[in-house]
Amino acid sequence: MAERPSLSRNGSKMLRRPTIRDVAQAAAVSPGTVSNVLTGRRNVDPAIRERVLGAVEALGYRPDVAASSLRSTERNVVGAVVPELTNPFFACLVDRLEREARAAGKRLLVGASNGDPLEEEREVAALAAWRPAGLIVVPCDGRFGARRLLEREGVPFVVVDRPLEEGEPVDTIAVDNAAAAAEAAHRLLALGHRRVLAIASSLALGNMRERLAGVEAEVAAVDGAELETLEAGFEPEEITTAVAARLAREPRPTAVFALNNVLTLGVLRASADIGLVVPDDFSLIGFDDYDWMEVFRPPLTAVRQPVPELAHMAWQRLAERIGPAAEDTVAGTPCHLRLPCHLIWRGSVAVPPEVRIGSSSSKSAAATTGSCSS
Amino acid sequence: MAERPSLSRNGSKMLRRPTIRDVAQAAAVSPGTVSNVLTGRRNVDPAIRERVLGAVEALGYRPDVAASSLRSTERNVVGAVVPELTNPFFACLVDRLEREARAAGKRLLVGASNGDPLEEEREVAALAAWRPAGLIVVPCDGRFGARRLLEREGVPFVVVDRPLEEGEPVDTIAVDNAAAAAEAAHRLLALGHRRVLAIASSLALGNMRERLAGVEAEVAAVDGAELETLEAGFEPEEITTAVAARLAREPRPTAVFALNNVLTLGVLRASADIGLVVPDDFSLIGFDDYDWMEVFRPPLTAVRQPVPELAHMAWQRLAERIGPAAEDTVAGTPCHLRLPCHLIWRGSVAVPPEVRIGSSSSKSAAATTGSCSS
DNA sequence: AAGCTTCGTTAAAACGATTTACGGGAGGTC
DNA sequence: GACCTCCCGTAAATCGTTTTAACGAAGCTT
Repeated sequence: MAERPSLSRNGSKMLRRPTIRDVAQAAAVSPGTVSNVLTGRRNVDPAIRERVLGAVEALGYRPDVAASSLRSTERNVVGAVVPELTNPFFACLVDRLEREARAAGKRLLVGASNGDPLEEEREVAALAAWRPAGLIVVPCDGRFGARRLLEREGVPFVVVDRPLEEGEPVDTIAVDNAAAAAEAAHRLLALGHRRVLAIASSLALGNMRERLAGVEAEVAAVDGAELETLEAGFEPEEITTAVAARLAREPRPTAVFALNNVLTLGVLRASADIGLVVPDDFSLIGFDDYDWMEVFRPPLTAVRQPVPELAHMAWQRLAERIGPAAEDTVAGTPCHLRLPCHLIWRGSVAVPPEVRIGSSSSKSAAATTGSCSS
Repeated sequence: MAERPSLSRNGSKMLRRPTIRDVAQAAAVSPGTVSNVLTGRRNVDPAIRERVLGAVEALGYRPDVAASSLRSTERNVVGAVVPELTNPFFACLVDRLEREARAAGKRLLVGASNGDPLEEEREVAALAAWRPAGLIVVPCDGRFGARRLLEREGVPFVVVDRPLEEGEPVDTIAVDNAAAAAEAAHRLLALGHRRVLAIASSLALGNMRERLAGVEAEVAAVDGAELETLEAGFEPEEITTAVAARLAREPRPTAVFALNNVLTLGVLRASADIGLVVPDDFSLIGFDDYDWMEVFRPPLTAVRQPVPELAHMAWQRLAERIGPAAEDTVAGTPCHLRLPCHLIWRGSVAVPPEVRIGSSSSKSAAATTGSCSS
C-alpha cells in the first residue's frame, strides 16, 4: 500500500491519474464495489453508491479504457473500413456509423483502405488487434481477401455498399442498385434516348456491376436502344480524360449515366473541357445526390441513396451477429438486404435532339413522379 | 501451465486467440523475448529472432492492443475531435490526420461534437479515457471549455482551424484568415464593389471573426465602401432563409463573401430561390474551395485552404508536445502558426452594375494573378 | 587470472480494470 | 431454532502485454 505521488519531468507536482483503487479508498469500499457501481453489473446499496459516485466526482476518475477492455468480456469498439474518407458518400456513412456506435456506448474505429486491397487487409488486421465487437466494411474489390482473416479470427463483420462476388455467404447491406439504375434508365428511354453511355469506375466492384445490369436490362427491352459502357477509374484526372475522350467522339451518346458521385463530377469536368452543355448536348443522370447538385445549373438529376438507413441497418445486423447466442440463430442465414433508392428528377435530363425535332413539345423533359420502386 | 482449448458456444472446436505466451512456448523462449523481438526495444540474437518470427507467423499471432497499451508507456492512439464529419473541410482534415497517424504507427480516434460544446466535452472526456498521446481539436466555440479537462489530465492538445479567444496560451494551427479574406475583399473593391455582404456562420468562432476583420480592414480603407455582416448559422435551412431574406431586400449588395463552404452553398440556394443570377445580380466569393465549384456555372471564385498542410503541421506540433522532455523545451512557447491560403479566381465575380454602366469594358472581371500574399 | 563491463535472456512484477469465489448478515420457511 | 436462500461487499485471481531486476556468459582490461 505504498504511496506513489509520481513527479513529472519538470518537477512540478502532478498527481498520476486516479485509479479505481484511489476511488475505492476515498469511498472506503473495495475496488470491486466501485466497478459494480460504475458498470451497473450488480446491485449496490444506495448509500454506498452515492459515496462512490461522490468519490468519482471528487477525484475526477475516469476508467482506463485499455484496462477495462483487457479484462472485460464486453467488446467496446467496432471497426469501420471504407475506401476513402473524403468521398462524401463514405464520409456520410462513417458519420452515421459513429452516431450509432455512440448510441450503443461503443467507439467507432475508422480506417481507410484508399482503394488498395493490400492496405485494406492491413487495416482490417490492425482493427482486429483491437478485439472489436465487429467490423463494418466497404471492400475495395469483389474479393475482399481480408475476410479470411476475420473468419479465422472470429470477428463478425458486415459488408456495406459493395456486394461481394456471387455465392459468398456474407452479410451484405446495400441499396437496390439494379432497380435504381433501371428506373433511371427507364426514364431516359421513355424520353426517347437511344444512345446511352453508362460510366462505371471499375467492373471489379459489385455495386457497379449491379447498376450496369439494371441499365442493361432496360436498354435491351427497347428496340433500337444501345448501351455503351465506359470504365473510367477512380482518380479525377483519369476519369476526366477518359470521359472527355469518349464524348469528343461521334456518335455522341444522347444520355450519360454516371454511376457514382466522383464520376458525375468527372463528366461535368470533361463536358466543360470540351465545351459541351448539359442538357443541350447530352442529358446527365448521376448516381448519388449531394447538396450542390440541387443548385447546379442545370440542377442535376440524381439517384439518392439512403445512407443513414444503410448505416442503421448495417449496425443492426452487426448487433445481431454480436448478440448472445448469435452463432446458433443467425449463422446459417447471411442476409442480403437491399434498400430502395430515390430518383431525384431535376433539369439535367432533356428530350434528345432526334425527338426534339420531330415533336413540338418543350425542350426540357417534364418531371413525372420519381419515387423508386423498391 | 494448464491447457485451455476453450470451445465456442456452438461446440465447434475454436482455439482461443494465441497469446504471447503461446508464441514464446512455440519458439522455446520467454514471453519477454518475444516482446523484445516484436517491439524492437532490445536487441535479440538473430537466430532467436527468426524462430520467434516464425512462430508468430505460424500461429497467426497479433498482439492485443488493449493489453499492450495498458502496460506500455508508449501511447498508441491520438484523438481528433471535429464539429462534423460530413463537412468536406473536416472530412479532408480527418483523412489527412489519419494518414499522419498511420505513418507514425498510431491510430486516430475520431469524434464529432456536432457543433455542441457539451457533446464536445463528452467526446474529449471519452477520448481522454483512452490515454491518447494527444488530441487534435477543432473546437465548436471560442471558449473550448474541454481544455480544462485536458490540462487537468495532462493530455497534450493542438487546436486547429478555429483560434480560441485572445490571450489563450494554446497551440493553434490555422490558416491566415485575415490575410486571405483581405485579399479577396481587396479584389472586390478594386473591381468597384462598394456594398459588400460578408456572411459568417457565428461570430463565436475565431476563424469567422478573423475573416471578418480582414474584410473590414480593406473596406474601411476605401472611401464610400460599406461592409454589411450577416450571421447566418450552421444549418442549411436557416442559412438559406437568412440569406434569401437579406438578398431580397434593397439595397442589395453587389458582392457577397460567404465565409465557409456551407455558407457558399446557402447563398447559391437562396439565390436560386429568389431568382437571382451570379454574377449578374451579385458577385460571389466563397471561403473553401471544392471540386464542384470549378465545374459550376459560373465557376466559383474561392479561397482554397491548405488542408493537408494544416493537418501535417498540427500533427508535427503535437509530436513536439509529446516528444521527450517536451515540457522543458516547448511548454512556455505556445505556437500560433498561420498558413497562407490561395485565392482561386474564377467567373463568379463581375464588375458591379454601377461601374459597368460607366465603362465600356467587358462584363466579367479579367482574371489577374491570384496568389495569396502570406 | 581476477575483476569489470557489456550483452542477451529469463522470471517475476506491474499496468488498471473486471470477474470469480467466498463469507457474513438478513429474511423466510417448517 | 435449525436450515436454507438471497443479497451484497470483499479479497483475490485474472486479462495479455511490457518492463524491471536478476543473472550467466562472453569479452576486455590490467
